Amino acid sequence: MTQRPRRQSRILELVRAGSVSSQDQLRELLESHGLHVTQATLSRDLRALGVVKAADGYRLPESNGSNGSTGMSDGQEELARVIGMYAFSVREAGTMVVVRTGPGHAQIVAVGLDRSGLGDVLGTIAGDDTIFIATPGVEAAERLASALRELAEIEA
Amino acid sequence: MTQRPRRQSRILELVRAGSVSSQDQLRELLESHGLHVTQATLSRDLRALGVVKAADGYRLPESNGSNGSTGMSDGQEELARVIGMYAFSVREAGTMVVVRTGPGHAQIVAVGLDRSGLGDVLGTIAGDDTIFIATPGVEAAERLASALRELAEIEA
DNA sequence: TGGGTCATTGCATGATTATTCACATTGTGA
DNA sequence: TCACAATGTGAATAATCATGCAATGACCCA
Repeated sequence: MTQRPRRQSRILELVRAGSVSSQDQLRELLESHGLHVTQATLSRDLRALGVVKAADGYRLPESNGSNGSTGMSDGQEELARVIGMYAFSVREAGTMVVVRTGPGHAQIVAVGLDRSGLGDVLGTIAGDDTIFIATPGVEAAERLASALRELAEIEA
Repeated sequence: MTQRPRRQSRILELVRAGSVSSQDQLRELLESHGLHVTQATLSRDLRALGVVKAADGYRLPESNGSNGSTGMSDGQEELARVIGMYAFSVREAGTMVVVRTGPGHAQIVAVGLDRSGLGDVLGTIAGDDTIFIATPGVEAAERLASALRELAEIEA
């Protein structure tokens, strides 16, 4: 039986305690626990244990690495094409309508909105992934949001 | 305004997509998006964004690594952490909430907001040090601003 | 406009981590 | 028990990441 299970158990303790900022430091900590091992082995251990490296040191993962991606629906043509391609959420917010897109896509959708000639669109402000659309009133906002959802094939 | 907010947005997109296993690969990916930057700057960006390195590549943090449970969702714990560290002002503006951070920290706080699952958050626009949060209405804005102030331990 | 201060960024290099190669140890089946 | 396969480990080195320093840009003020 190798030292590995015992060593990895000790590694987990140290990582949980927030004590580990580098593999060489970990090696020294283990040394002081009577475990003599090289950095190469520790690199392997940390990988095997799924430990992640943050700016402030090593951490245990709390969950799997499925990075929550913003789902985007399929696209169509013109405004419908871009909004269908890049927008995933259309909500009323008072007299505004808020469209969410994937990062970096708000501008192109906003251009499509500006060119669409939709009467309820008074103006748009777009950042990276969010577009604020000004409408004349609350009812107009609801009307526009409903229309955009249909174009984008998004459910409310 | 420097390239940094835009670049960091794009970095977040790529990391979320699970596309990034090394900083040099990230540099190439950004190059193909027309963003020319060195590995040194990317190291700084990734640190600023709180991105962690796992065996299979870079990930957004799911939590702050503390194992204590406070009854908040993981996303809200993370939000509390980043907003507590980086935000210094939370104000309502009609149906919007405006969060001010230290320079360069808006993006990471916006990540926290997006991941928090707070229902009143319809969308966010983040620049370098300012975040605009869209909410469904004036009351929702007040409610959210109040909640964020509490998380950030900021007085009105 | 010019000067001062601070932030951002690239270059170069140091620090850290991952991997290859060689060897040792352990496990397994005949 | 023996032969071979599988696994573990260290040393050396390659790959990757972090940081000091200097240059430049942004911003502010007189």
